Amino acid sequence: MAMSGSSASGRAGRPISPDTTAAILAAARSLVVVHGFAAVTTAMIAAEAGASKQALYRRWTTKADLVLEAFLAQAQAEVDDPAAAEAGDDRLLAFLRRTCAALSTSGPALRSLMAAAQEDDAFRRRFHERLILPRRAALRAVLAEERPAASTEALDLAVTALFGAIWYRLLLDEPLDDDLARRLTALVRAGM
Amino acid sequence: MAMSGSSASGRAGRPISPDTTAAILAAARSLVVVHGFAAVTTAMIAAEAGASKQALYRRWTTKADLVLEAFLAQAQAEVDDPAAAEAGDDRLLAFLRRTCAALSTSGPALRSLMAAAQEDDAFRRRFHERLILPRRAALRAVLAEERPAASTEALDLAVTALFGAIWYRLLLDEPLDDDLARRLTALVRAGM
DNA sequence: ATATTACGGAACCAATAGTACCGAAATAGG
DNA sequence: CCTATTTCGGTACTATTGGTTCCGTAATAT
Repeated sequence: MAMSGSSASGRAGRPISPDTTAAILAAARSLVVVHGFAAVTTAMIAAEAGASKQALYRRWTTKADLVLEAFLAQAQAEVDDPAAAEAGDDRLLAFLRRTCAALSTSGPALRSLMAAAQEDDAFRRRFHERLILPRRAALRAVLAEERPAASTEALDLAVTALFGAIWYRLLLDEPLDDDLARRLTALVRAGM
Repeated sequence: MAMSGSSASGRAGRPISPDTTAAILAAARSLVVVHGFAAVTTAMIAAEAGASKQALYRRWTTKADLVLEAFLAQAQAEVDDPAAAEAGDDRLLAFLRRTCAALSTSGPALRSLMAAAQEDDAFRRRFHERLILPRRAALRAVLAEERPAASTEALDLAVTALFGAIWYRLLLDEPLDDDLARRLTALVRAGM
């Protein structure tokens, strides 16, 4: 492949190829989208990427870790406020709608990652830090905008209820549609 | 063991021993509480119960299925309105408190079952039907009592937000304490 | 040049859910 | 009783797959 790089890492020896890294991530993403996390083996990912399994495990400690990274950038770009929305919009409703929409494609993968997090403490910490927390921060910012007086604790509880409901439905195979986003918005604003 | 039974099943041949069934369930429960779902193998359960693996698979299709049944009765008895609570109590708050309290012991097992449900459609359906739905019905009944005018749809959404928040925190290893129950109660009643 | 590291490829290991088969024991129906 | 049927505990087995190790080779830093 191309050499792409000009000797700038502190280490000696042949440097890690960014092309190989990208190929592995792309292979993981497409395979998992099609077959689901459990049905995709590390051997399949390596083959699809034209790489060796060793190339995978040199970069990530675990299959779950690799798939997490493969879906991170995508999820972030799709949900976190593209174009910052024009003023006057319902920012909260728009955020929840984008979240539900994004989960229609990456949802199955995220479900599997949440499942993997249940049996692996180290992975759960990374999952929490790299996927859960950034999403929470983004939603909290949206909420803070419309409730500037609310305490951090109150905002966090609302974030928990909103993402909690969405994850609950995702994990139980129930639809995540615009209507859910709308009703959750109303619930958290006005109560039952 | 005792023979316990007096020839009342339609089938010919030696009948399934309820004693063996009970021993397997008890073994599964105690082993999973101590070591966690993933660390307990079917061979360990069989050995602890003084049974064979075949005895397990004659009764349940899957390890997850067996563990689900092992925790069902317990979870139900602990949460669903023991003694129906005296009038004047805050029924909703009490229900959520019992839920959180029960999860301090059976929570780890339920997390693993939720994880297993993500990769096995047939098991997810049983999990949904036997654990999730009964809990939802119980909570909805409590809510309906204090909001007799509310639509079924509105009640269901509140149930989703409440259980969603609790599952979300359970799966992410965050504490489920009385304070959470109190704040969730307030949120769903009064809004953010 | 030389040491170092990544590369693809292939063989390998360990763990374990679930199955198959055994001879023995328990039951139903005749 | 007798016989077909089924469960019993026990043991061996299969199949799958994360993750590791080792190979000879290629790319890079000094």
